[in-house]
Amino acid sequence: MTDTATPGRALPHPEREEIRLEGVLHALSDPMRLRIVRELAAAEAELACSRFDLPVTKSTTTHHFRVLRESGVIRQVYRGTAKMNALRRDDLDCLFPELLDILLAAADRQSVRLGDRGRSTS
Amino acid sequence: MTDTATPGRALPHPEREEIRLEGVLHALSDPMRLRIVRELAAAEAELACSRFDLPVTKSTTTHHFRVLRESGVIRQVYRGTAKMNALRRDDLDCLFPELLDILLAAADRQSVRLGDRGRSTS
DNA sequence: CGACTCGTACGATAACCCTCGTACTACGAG
DNA sequence: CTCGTAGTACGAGGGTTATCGTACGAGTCG
Repeated sequence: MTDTATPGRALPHPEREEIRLEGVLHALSDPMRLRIVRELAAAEAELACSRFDLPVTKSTTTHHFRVLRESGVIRQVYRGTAKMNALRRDDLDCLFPELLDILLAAADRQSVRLGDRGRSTS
Repeated sequence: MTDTATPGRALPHPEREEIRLEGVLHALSDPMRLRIVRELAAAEAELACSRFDLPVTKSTTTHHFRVLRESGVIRQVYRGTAKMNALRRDDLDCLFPELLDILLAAADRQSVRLGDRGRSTS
């Protein structure tokens, strides 16, 4: 089925049943990771790590993406030399209905409230 | 207004506008603190610290309650020798509509899913 | 007053987390 | 094959956190 992913370089993801609320909350409690998730949600598509312009080094970026993946928030897959990232909306919505949307709305709201110029209403 | 609180022993709380989403998520990402908040929500009333039967020492309990207070999740006030704890529902609902309820529902759901015997449906 | 309960303060310890830099691997283009 | 780009691995530094134990303070009750 249109397998453009590179085989033999699979990344470990938690199964849906293994995703823990505490882990998700911890993952989202870091400003950098919350920002990543918000951009991902706004894009409504897969994004390569390199598409994010974060104020940290590549190493740190890798670290944050791994935390998000290991907590079950995003799914990562290699596509050529790029690593594509997507929110695990289906899994999260199934486990914790509405949580993701409410969380994103809360983050948007806070951005507006704090005059967070740049990425408030996208 | 029926001031039963002990004066001269006020505790520092963040103002509503100072509450940060990241801080709230971080506070709730600890199992012990999530448990406290769930019990508090289920009680729908103020509860003294001593009403919680947590598997940690008193020192650690004090620590967790302080984290919850400083992140803006709960409000604490002295009443005689007891310290009463209440969720800051009004503030949280105002800042992040529905978030608290969805979060509590997610926690309940996970408890049921994991067969968390003891305090699932109260 | 004296004893008791509730909670705090402080210090210690071990674990964790965010960040970085450097060296490295994997893939694609020429 | 060589080079460039995307991302990883590893290790270290510096800060924060969760936990404890012991000693202490603040009220309440007898």
